Amino acid sequence: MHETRPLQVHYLKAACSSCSVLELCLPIGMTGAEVERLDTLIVQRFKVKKGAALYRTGDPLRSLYAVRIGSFKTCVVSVDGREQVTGFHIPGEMLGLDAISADEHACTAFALEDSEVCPIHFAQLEKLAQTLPSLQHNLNRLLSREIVRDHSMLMLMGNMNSDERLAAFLLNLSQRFSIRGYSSKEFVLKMRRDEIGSYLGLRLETICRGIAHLRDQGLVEIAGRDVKIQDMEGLKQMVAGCHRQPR
Amino acid sequence: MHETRPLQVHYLKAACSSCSVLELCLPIGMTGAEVERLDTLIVQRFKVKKGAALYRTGDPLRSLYAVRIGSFKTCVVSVDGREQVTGFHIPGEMLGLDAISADEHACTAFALEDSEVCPIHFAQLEKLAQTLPSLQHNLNRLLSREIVRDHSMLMLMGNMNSDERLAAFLLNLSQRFSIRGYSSKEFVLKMRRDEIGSYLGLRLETICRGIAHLRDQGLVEIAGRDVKIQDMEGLKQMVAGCHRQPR
DNA sequence: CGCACTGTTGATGTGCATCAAACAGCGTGG
DNA sequence: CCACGCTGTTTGATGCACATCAACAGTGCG
Repeated sequence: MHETRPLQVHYLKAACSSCSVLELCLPIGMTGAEVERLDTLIVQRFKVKKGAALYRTGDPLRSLYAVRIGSFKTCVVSVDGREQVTGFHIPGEMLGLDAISADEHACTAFALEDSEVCPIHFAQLEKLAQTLPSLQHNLNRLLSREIVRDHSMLMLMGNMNSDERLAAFLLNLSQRFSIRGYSSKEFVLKMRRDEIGSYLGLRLETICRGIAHLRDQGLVEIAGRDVKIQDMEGLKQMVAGCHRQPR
Repeated sequence: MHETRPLQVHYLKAACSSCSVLELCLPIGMTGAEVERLDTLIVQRFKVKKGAALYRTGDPLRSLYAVRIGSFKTCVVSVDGREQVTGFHIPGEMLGLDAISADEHACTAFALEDSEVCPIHFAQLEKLAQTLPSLQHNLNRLLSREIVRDHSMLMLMGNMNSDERLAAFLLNLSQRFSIRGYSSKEFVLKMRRDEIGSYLGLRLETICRGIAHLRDQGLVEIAGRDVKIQDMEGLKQMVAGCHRQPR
C-alpha cells in the first residue's frame, strides 16, 4: 500500500559517501559533490537498543533520522496511554518527518530490534537545502510520499476487511524489502502480532486468524515471524478488489 | 483531531498582497517584501463549479492550490471505482501536496460548492523557495502538518467508535472555522452524510444515528446540514477517552 | 406536479472484538 | 537436566457495534 512507486534506485550516485543505505533516502539524484556536502551534516551514527525510544512525542525536533540498520515502529499515544502504530520503518527510510510541523515530535519511535540510525540535523539540513535545489526537492518528495502512504492507509482502514488488510500489509513489506535488495518472497517480521494489529486497526487475534486464512488459501506460509510468500499474484488480487463488498 | 495547533495568525502580515485568506496558508511569518515575491507566482485565481474536479488522480503536478472561497473534498479511488474521502478543505487550506511525491496527483479534488482557488505554480514555488528560507520552511511545515493530520485520522480509524469519530469530526471542523474567523459553534456542513461516512470509515446510516445520539445527549443540535454545538466540553470529553473500551 | 437526490429511522445479519484457555519458545535458576 | 515463569502466538466460544437492507420523509428543481 505505501510507497506504491519504487524509488529511482538506478539514478543514484554512490551516495552519502560511505553509507550503504542512505542512497535510498535523501541523496537520490544528487551529484557526488552535493552528496559530500550533505555528508557534513551527519555528525555521527548511533545505535538504539531493541525496545528503546529514538525520540518521544513532545521531544524538540533536533534531527531527522535515517534508519541504517534494524527497524522501528512509530506510534501516537492517547491520553489514557493506549497506542496507535502509524508506521514501520526499515533501513533507508526516514524518521521524524512529522516533527517539522511544530518543531517537536508528534509521535514516538521505538526500535523493534537493535538498530542504528543516521541523525540529520534539521536546521542545518534546511539551510543546506537552500543552496542545493535537488536536496530541497528530495525533502519535499519525501514528505509528500509520506502523505500518499498515509492516504493509502486511510483507504485500507476505511474500505478493506481484515484479510485484505493483512494481504496489503505483507505485499507492502515485500515491496519495500525488494527495493532494498532483500528477497521479496521471504522475510522476517520484526514486530509482534499486536503491533501489526494496531497498525491495521485490528486485534492481534484477528491477525492470527487472517494468517491462518491466507495459509489455507495457499497464498503464504507463515511460521511465527518467518514469512514465505507463495502466491504473490493471489495476494495482489486479494487487495485489488479491495472492498468489503466487491459485488 | 487535525491541526491541533492553531496557525500563528497574530504573526501575519497583510499577506499575499490582496488576498484575504492566503494569510492563513503559505505566507505565515514572511515579510511584506517576501510576500510580494510570492505574489508573482499566482497568475490568476479561478472558479470551480460545485461537483467539478479541480484535478484528478494521475494529472501531472502543475500547481498547488490554495482554497480561497468554498470547499473541497479529496478522495482516492480504487480500481473498482469506489472512493475513500481523505480530507475536506476550507478557505486558507492547501490542496495538492500529495502530488509532489511523484509529480502527479495521487487523489482527486472535488468542489463541494461553487468555489475559488489560487493556483501556485509548483516549479516556480520551489525555485522561489530557494531564495526565501521562510517560504521553504512554511512549505515544509505545511507538508509535515498534513502528515500529523493523517496520523490523527489513523488513530481515529483504529481506536474510536462511531460516535467518538463523529464528535472528533465536528470538533475538528469547529476548530478550523474558528481559526478562520467564523463561528466555532455554528456552521454548515458542505458535504453529504455519505461523504462524512467515507471520511470516518463508516456508513452514512451510522452517521445519521451518531448525530441522533449526540443530539440525545444534548451535545449538538443538527438539522440537515446546519450544526450548532451546544456543549463543546462534552464533545471534547467524548474524544478524550478516545477508545472503544475506556475501562 | 413529478422526479431525483438526500436524509432519517427500523429490522436484521455479520465481521470482528472480546473473553478464555492452551501451547510454544526461551532464558533463568535450582 | 528439568521446572518455572514470562512473553508471544494460536484457536475456540460468545457478543456486540456497525453494515446492510428496506421503507419512507423532506427538499429542490425542471
